Amino acid sequence: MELLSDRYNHQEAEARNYRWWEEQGFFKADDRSTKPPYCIILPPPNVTGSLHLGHALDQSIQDCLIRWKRMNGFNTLWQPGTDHAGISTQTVVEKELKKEKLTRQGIGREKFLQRTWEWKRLNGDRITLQMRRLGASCDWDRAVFTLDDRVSAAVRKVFVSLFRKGWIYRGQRLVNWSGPLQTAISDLEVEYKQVKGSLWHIRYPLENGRGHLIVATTRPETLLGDTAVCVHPQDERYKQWVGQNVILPLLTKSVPSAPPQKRKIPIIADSYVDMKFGSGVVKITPAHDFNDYKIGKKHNLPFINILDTNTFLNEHAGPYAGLSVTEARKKVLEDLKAQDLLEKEEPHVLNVGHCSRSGAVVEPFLSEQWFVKMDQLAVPAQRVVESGTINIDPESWTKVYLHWMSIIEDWCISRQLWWGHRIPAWYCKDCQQITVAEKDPTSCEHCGSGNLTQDEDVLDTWFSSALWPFSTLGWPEETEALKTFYPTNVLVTGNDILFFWVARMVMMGLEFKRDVPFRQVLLHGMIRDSQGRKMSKSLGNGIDPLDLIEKYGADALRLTFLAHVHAGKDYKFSEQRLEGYRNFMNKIWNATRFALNALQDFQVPEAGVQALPNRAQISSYDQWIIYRLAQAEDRVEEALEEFRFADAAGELYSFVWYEFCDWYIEFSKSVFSSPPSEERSASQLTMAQVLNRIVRLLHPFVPFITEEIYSKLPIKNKACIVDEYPNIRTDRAFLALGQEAAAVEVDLVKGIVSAIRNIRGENRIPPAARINVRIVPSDEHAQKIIGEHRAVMMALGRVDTFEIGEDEGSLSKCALSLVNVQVGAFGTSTVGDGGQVAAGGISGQSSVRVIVPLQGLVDIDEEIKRIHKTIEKLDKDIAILVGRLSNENFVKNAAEEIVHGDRQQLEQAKKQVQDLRESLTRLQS
RNA sequence: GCGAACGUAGCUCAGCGGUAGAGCACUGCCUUCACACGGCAGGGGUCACAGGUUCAAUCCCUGUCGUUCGCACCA
Repeated sequence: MELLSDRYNHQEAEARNYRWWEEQGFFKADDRSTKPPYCIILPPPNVTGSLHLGHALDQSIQDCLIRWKRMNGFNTLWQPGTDHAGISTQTVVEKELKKEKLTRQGIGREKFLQRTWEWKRLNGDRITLQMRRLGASCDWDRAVFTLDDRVSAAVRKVFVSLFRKGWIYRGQRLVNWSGPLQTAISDLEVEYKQVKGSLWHIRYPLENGRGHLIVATTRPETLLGDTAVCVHPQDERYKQWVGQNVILPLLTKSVPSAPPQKRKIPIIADSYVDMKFGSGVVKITPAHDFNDYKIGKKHNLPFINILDTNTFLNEHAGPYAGLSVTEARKKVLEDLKAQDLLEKEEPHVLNVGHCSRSGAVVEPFLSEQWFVKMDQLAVPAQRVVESGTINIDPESWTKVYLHWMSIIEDWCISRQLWWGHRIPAWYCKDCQQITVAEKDPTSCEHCGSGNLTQDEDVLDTWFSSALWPFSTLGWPEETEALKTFYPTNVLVTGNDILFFWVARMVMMGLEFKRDVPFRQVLLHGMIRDSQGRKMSKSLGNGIDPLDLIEKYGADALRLTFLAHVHAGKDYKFSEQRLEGYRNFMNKIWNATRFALNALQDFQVPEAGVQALPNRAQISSYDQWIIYRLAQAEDRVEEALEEFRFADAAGELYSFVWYEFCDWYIEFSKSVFSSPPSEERSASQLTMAQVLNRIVRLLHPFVPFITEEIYSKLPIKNKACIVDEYPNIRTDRAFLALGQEAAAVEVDLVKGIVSAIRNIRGENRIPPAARINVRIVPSDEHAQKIIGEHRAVMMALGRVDTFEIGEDEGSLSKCALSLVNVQVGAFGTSTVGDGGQVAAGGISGQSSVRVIVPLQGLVDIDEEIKRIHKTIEKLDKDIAILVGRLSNENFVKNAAEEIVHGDRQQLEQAKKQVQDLRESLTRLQS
C-alpha cells in the first residue's frame, strides 16, 4: 500500500487534483438527466476584478453546497460567468489610453470598443483562473459573459418587451450625476457620507426694498440656479410676503445685448418647508436638488441648469461659468460677503451623496435618461417573498427587502458610457419619433425614413445582471438547460447587493419566466480586517486570497470561512485563525498517515465500501467510534440542510480531532501493534471504513486534501468528488455496528484515563514517573468494563500496576478521583471528580473511584490543594441545588425531570464530598 | 429621523428559560514509535446597565447606554 509523504504539499496536490477533476469532467452538468437538478448561479465577478476575500467567502459557500449536492446524487450545475462591468472596465481601458496620451473621445467609439474587447480577451479570464485555485467546481464549459451574443439577445428582448408595455420610458429627469465618469448613476450607486459643512444664512433683498429674507443653505453656489424662495403657508413671519418677489443676489439676468438686470424670483408657499429649521425660508433650485425638483414641478417654476456634464459651472452661472462647484462656492461666498449679504455661517453636519465608483460628490443633474417603471414589477416581487416562495436567510433581511420594495423609485438604466449593451432605441431625424427593436431597424417604424441614429447610451450593467438566472441558461430559447435548471435552487451573495441584484432578478424572473429565479437566498456579510474595517485599496489592508492559498492551502482558507460564517454577519478576517485550520489539515494528513501505516497488512475486502466488519469481532472502541460517526453524519447533514456551515464544520472538526484522533487512534494503537488476529483485522476494517467516511464527509469543505487522501485509501471508490456523501440513511448498514452501550463503556474508560491524567497533571507527576492505580468500581457492570479495558487504560494513563478491587485498603497518602458515567446519557463527556451531568435523569449510573498512591512521588500538599479545590466546587453546586430544592415553588412548578435530576445530582455531589473529605483526612494522617 | 442587528473569557464568536461554551491567545509539564502545524493538564467570564415577567433569566418583555448596518433626509 502506498504511504503518505511526511508533509502534505498543498501547492502540488491542489494543482494536480484540480487538473484531474477538470479532465475527468466531474464539474459538468447534464441537461437531460434523471437525477434531480441542483443549480447555483455564480454571482458573475467583474472581468476587471481579481479574486478578493469576499469572492473567496462567497464561492467557498457555493462550492461547499454544490459538492455536497453532487455527492448526494444531484445533477449539479454551478453556472459560472463574468460581468462586463461597464464603468470599471471602461475606466481601466481609459487609464491605459491615458498612458498613451489618448482619450476615449479622441479615438472614437468604435476604436475604443475594439480596445476594450482586446483588453477583455487578454485579461478577462484572470478571475476565473483564480477561482480554480480555490477549488471552485463550476461547469466552466458553460461560462457566459454578459456581452455574449446570446445574453445581448436576451437583453434586447427584455428591453423591447418592457418598452412596448410602457414600463420602460425616456424622460428628462433629475438624476444622480457622476462628474468624473460623466454619466448618470442609479440611486443605489450613491453612497451617503456624513460631511462636516456649514449652514450659511444669506440675505435675499425684497423687491419692494423693505428689507430682506434670510435663507439658510448648505450649498450657496446653487443660488445661481434658484428660481424661487419658499416658506411655510402658515408661517406668520412670512405670510405677508408670499406672492411677492425677492431679488436674487449676485446674478444679473443674462439677456443678450440688454443692460444687466437683477433677476427677480417669487416667494412661494409650500408645507414642505419646516418652519423650525434654519430661518424658515428655503431657496428653491429645481435643477439641482431632488426636493426642489418636486417643488419646481408642483409650482411650475423654471428649471435652470447651471452645470455642465463634467459638473463645472456652465454659461447660466454668468461670471462663475467654468469654475468647479467648490471654486464657485468659495467665490459666491466671497462676493456675498463683499455685498454684505452674508448674515452668518454655522457649522452643520450633512449627508452628501458620493459616487460609489469614482468617489466624487454626486450632483443632482437634469438630463434625458431611460427609466424602468418599478411599481408593477415590484408588486409580484414583493409578494413572492411575503408568501415565502422565496426564502431569505438570514430572515431579518426579508424586512429590509420588503421595505425597499415598498418605497422603490423608477430605475435609471441609461449610462453615458460606451462599454455595455447599447440601448436598442433609434431616433428618426425626420419625424423625431423613437423606434425600439430587437433587431437593428433600417427604417423608422413611424414614418419609414431610413434616417435613423441609435441612442448613444448603454444600459446599466445591473440590467443584464438582472436576467442572469435565465439568460445564462439560454433564454429566450427554450433550452433543455433552462427547462432543467430554472428555477435555480440557491442564490448565495453578499448582503450589499440585495437591491442591486437580488431584487431585480426576482422582478425580471417573474416578469419573463413567470417564476421565481431561485427559491432560497443566502446572504452573507462583508469581509473586514481584524480591526473591523472594510478592506480597501486606500486603506491598504486588503489581503490577496491567492497569497493565503499559496501559504496555507485553499482548503484551510475555505474551511476558515465555512467554519465561521454565521447568518449574514460581517466577518473579521484573521490570519491566525487560518493558521489554526491549516493545522487541522495537517492533523488529518497525519492521522491518515498513521492509519495507512496501521493498515499495511490489511486485506482489502471485495465489497469495498460496503464491507462490514463482523460485529462479534470488533472492539468496543470500534463500536463507539462508529456510533459517534453516525452522530456526526446526522448532525452534519442537518446543519447543511439549514445552511449552518459553521455548525457542520465545527462538528467535523471536533469529531475528527477530539474523538477520532485523540481517542480512537490512541485506543487502536494496542490492537494494531499486536500480532494478526481476527479481532485485529476487524478493527483494521473499521478503521479503514471510518476514515473513508471522514474523508468523504470533509470533502465539500476541504476538497483538495480529501481527494488526495482518498486516492491513497485502501477502501475507496473512484473519486471522492463524485462518491456518495455519507448520511445515516445510505450508510445505515455500517452505522448499525455502532453501539450506544459501547459508547457508555468508552465514556467510562475515557473518564478513568482523564482522572488519572488529571491527578498526574495537577500533582506535577512527570510522565516518566511510575504510578500505581487502584480502581474501585461501584458495581459489577463497571467492574467488568474496567477489567476488559485495563490494558488500554494502563497504556494511556502510563500506569505501572493497575489493581481493581473492592477493598480500598488505606487511603493514606493517596490521590482520589471520582468518575461517574450516566447510562443512557450518551453525548455528555465524563469528567473526573463528578463533572457528569444527567441527561433527563433516566437510566442508572456507574461510578468509579480512581486511587493513586502518591507516597514518594510528590509533595502531598499539592494533592490536598487539589482535593480542596474540588470540594469547594462541589459545595458551591450543593448550595445551589439545596437552595433550589428547598424552594416549594420550584418543586411544585418545575418540570418533573428537572426536579428529579436535581435531586439525583445533589445526592451524588454529597456522596462525592463525603468521599473526598474522607480521603482528605487519610491523606493528612 | 425611521427601521434592524449586536453588546457573553484577552481576541473572534457560538449558545438563548433550568448551575456559562468553542477556536485562537495564555500558564505548567512533555521531543511518549501519525502529527511540536503536536500531546497532556490547567487558569480565565457578577453573559453592557436598570427594571419587569417566572419557581427559575445570559436567554422572554420594557427602558438606558454603547457599537454597527440598512433606509430616508431639513434647505
